[in-house]
Amino acid sequence: MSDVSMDKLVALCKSRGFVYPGSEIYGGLANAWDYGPIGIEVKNNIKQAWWKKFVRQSPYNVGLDSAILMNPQVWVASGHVGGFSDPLMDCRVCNARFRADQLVEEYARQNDMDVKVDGMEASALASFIQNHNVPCPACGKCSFTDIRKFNLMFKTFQGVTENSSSEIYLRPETAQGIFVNFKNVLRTSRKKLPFGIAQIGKSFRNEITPGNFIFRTREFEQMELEFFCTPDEDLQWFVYWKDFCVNFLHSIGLKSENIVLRDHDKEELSHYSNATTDIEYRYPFGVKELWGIADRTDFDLKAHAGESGQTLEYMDPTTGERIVPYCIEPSVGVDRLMLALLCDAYEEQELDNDTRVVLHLHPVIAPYKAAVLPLQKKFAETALEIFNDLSMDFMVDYDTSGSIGRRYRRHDEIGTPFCITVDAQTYEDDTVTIRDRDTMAQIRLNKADLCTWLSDQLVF
RNA sequence: GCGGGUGUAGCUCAGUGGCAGAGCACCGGCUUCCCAAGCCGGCUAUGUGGGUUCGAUUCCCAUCACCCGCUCCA
Repeated sequence: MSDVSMDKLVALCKSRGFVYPGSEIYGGLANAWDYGPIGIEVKNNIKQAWWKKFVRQSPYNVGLDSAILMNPQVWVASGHVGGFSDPLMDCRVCNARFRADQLVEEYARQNDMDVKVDGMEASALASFIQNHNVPCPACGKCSFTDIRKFNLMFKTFQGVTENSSSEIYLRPETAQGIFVNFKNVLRTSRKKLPFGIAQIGKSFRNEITPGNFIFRTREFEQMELEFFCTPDEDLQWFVYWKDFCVNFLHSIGLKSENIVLRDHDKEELSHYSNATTDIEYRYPFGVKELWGIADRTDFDLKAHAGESGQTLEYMDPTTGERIVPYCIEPSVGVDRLMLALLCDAYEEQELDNDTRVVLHLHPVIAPYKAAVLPLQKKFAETALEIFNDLSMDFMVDYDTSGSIGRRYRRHDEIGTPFCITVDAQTYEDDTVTIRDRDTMAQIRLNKADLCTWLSDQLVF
C-alpha cells in the first residue's frame, strides 16, 4: 500500500502544476481536472511509452486515431444504447436506490399480477408504483423520487438544429472506433492474423459516482488495443497480453508489490467476454482496477456485421477459409495510470529536522529529465549553454533562483531524476556534477558526454 | 442524485456587524555557494449570487465546489 494520502498528493499536484481543478475561476466543475505544465509532460510520457511498446516496437500492432463522434448505429450494435439506460429511483426515506422496472416486476410476481414490464415507459412505471403503493424493499415505505433515466453516454447534436434525428453521442469507449475500421486497417496495413490495432483517445461517460481525484472522471483518456486472432488461439494470446501489460507497468517503474491480478469469475464477466483479468493497483483509497484485459470473443465484429450488413471477416491466405476473428482487449486509463505512478513514486523523507518530498518517477515518466543549475549566478552563461544543448533532445529545466539545496528540493518534489550543476571546476576540466534524485549521490561527467549519458538513462 | 461536514492569500491557519493578519511559498535585490541559511523589499484572499442592515468576511437564504458514506470497472 502506498503511504501517500490523497490530500497530500492532490495538494502537491495543484501547487506544482501537475493537475488543477477544472474551471476553477468559475467555482469549478465537478470532477473535471486540468493538466498543468508538468502534468501534461507526465501524461504525454505515459502515452508515448505505451505507444512505443504497443505499436512502434510491436511486430503485430498498428495505430489508429478514430473520431470521437460516430454514427449512432455504432452504439446500438455495441449494446451501449440499450444496455445503459436503467430507470433509477431513490427511496426518500432510507435513500436506497432501485431500478423502477425491477420494483414493478418483483411486486407483480409477488401478487400474481400479469404485468408486461418490458417496454413500459418511465411514466408508466412511476404511476404503477404510486397506484399500487409498491413498498421500498429496504424500509417498507413508499416514497420514491421521480424516475431518472440514467444513460452513461453523453448526448449532443450534430448540425444546426436540435432534434432527435441529429442526436449523437460522445463515445463511451475508444474500442468501437477500432472495430468499425477493422476492414480498412486490414486492407491498408496488409496485416495477417494475429494482429492488433492500438488507439489512444478521450472517452466520455456520465458516471453516477465519479471521484477520487483523476481516478474516475466523466471525461477520460484510454489506451486500448484490440488484438485479433483465430478463435482457437484466443486464450494463449489472452495470457500473452496479460503478461505484456504487467511487464510494461514494471518497465515504467510501478512497484510489483502494489499490483494485483484478479480474474473475473463467471458471474462477473461482461456480456461480451469469456475471460477477463483486471490488473489492479493499491491506491490510497483501495485496490482498484487499473488495466482490464478482456477476451471479447467475436462479439463486436459479429455485432457490427449484423447491424451494418457488412461482412467483417478475415480470409486465411493459405486455406482460403473465412473466419470472424476473436479479439483480446487490454484497455487502460491514462489518467488512472498516471495517478498510480504518482502514488507509487511519492515519498516523504525525514532528514535532519527537515522533510523532503521525493517523487521517485522513472526517468521516462518524469516531466523533466534533468535540471541544469549554475552553482553561482556567475556560472549562469555556461549553464544556459548546456541547457540549450540538452533541450534539443530532452525536456530539461534551467533554474538560477535560490540556493542550490532549495533548487534540489524543488526538483525532488516534481520527480526530476538528475540535477546537473555547473561549478568552478567546470571551467578547469569541462566536467559538471550530476546529482541523483533517489540517492542524493553525485558524480562528475564531461559536459560533452551529457547528451549520450542522459539518453542511456532513458532506456526502458 | 440522497444524507453529513467544510469554504478567508498559492498552501497552513488567525480574526471581527465598522482599516483583514501571521507563517510558509512565490517574485526582485544584497549576501552565501553542493542539499529548504540570512537580510531588505514586493505580489496575492473572505467560493458565487441574493437578502437583513447605515454598514456583512461575520447573521439568513440559495447556489457552486470539495471531503466522507450508497449504485462501479478504464
